[in-house]
Amino acid sequence: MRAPYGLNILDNCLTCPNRQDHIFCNLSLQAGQRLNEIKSTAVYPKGAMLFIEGQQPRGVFVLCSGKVKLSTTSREGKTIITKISDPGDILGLNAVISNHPYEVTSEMMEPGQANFIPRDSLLQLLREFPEAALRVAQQLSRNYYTAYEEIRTLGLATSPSEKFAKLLLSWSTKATQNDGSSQLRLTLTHEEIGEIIGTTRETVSRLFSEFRKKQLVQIKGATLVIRSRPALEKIVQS
Amino acid sequence: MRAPYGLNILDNCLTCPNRQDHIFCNLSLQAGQRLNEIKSTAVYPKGAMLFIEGQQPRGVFVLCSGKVKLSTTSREGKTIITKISDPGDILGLNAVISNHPYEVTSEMMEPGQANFIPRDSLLQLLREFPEAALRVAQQLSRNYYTAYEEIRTLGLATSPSEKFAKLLLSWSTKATQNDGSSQLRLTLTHEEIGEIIGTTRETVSRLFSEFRKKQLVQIKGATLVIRSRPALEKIVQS
DNA sequence: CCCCAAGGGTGATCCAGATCACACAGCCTC
DNA sequence: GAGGCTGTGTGATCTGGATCACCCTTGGGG
Repeated sequence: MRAPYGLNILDNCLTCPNRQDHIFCNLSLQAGQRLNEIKSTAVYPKGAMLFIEGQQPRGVFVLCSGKVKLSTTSREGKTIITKISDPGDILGLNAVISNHPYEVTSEMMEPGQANFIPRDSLLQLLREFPEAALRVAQQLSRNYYTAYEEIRTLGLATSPSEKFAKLLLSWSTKATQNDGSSQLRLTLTHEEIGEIIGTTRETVSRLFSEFRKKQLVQIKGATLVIRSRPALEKIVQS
Repeated sequence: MRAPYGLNILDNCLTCPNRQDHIFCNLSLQAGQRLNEIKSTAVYPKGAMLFIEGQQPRGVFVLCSGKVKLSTTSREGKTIITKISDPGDILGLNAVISNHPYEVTSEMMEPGQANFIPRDSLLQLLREFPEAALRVAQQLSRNYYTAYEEIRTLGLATSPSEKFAKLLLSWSTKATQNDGSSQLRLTLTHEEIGEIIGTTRETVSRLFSEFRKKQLVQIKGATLVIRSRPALEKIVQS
């Protein structure tokens, strides 16, 4: 099946190749079947907003492919990115469960597919299948943990360089090579990195220079090589 | 029933006067009875640690009376207080559900009672009673919301005065009088307030002076009067 | 009664980053 | 190829709080 933006659509959760890896996709046969019925799938272009901070929750989106940027913005226009979501994540879950407005805005960073599940159908599913409710609780508590990581980073790490080092480390753990160094594609702008660690574009730029000079990282085009985890760890706890 | 520290012990959840108000205490008769069997109650002195950041989760504590300070500390010894918990809150829930170590330290700020529920018993209860699982999900998502508030405060509000104003506003909403002003008992030290908003003792001291001078607040002994919410709101979004 | 610890007030200094200001590179469209 | 737009690099300046230093009050215990 061919879709817009050159993506393959994954139409059936039960036969989805990623099923095993994703906490909520990997339900029992019964529940999975039910999930399949109540979801509706769609493909979104880069820049699409799945939902916007402050909206009343219509339902959740299970991300099948692509990356999503979750952010929150103050009235004065200052923005922080709280998370970059990967496939398998359930977006908007907290808002739906607690029936508060969405607390973040979610924007596609690249073309991707997501399954929408309306609020009522989801709640019905949860009442029917305790296993699903437990999964949801697990996902919520996982979300909570990342939120806490964020709090620790924002509240405890004082200097931008500390936070920056921390961020690089978290990236590097996701993609470490056998020789200890790690290599990854840099898809965020300096501005966006600034919004993650709570500093300005210029400071991020200067941090990159500084870290390059210190041989901590290396940049060729859009590829970032992290050369020395230990040195970064020393910066974090300094 | 008389207990240490001059507290009345609430021994039976089903007859507890606070039952209605507390999300997890107010279960159906069956589930409540079961809850009553698996819990063990205890009274703690001021300063007691219910659990400490990094410990493997043994179970949850349902706070019956007293106030609890939740905090996290960096290796260098910098501390932030992430929440002051009131009766009815379930402490350690996320750790228990996700089986990660406790992400915060919880310390009694005054003598109080808490019910302990061992991890296994709780999980068993959740499997047996879907309603309980849903309550837990709700509580988790509520926790998540307050965590997000914290993130917004730490990440978006740049200046200490903004954060301070925000904190005062949140206190004031909890205790607003009919005439618009609000009055509350100040139980935190300047140091602790600093740990909430991420600044130093001295700065908090100066902020109090400044706000007193501007007629925003008034202090007599341990009583804090918030005189003008609108003015505070203006500081927050300035 | 004195002492000491904990909490609070306030001045002086200093510096890391925010802010402002350019300059430049890549890439699109017309 | 000119213009415009987005993202980046890097100097110069300015400033809000952290930090240090000291003194004051309060209250409890020996």
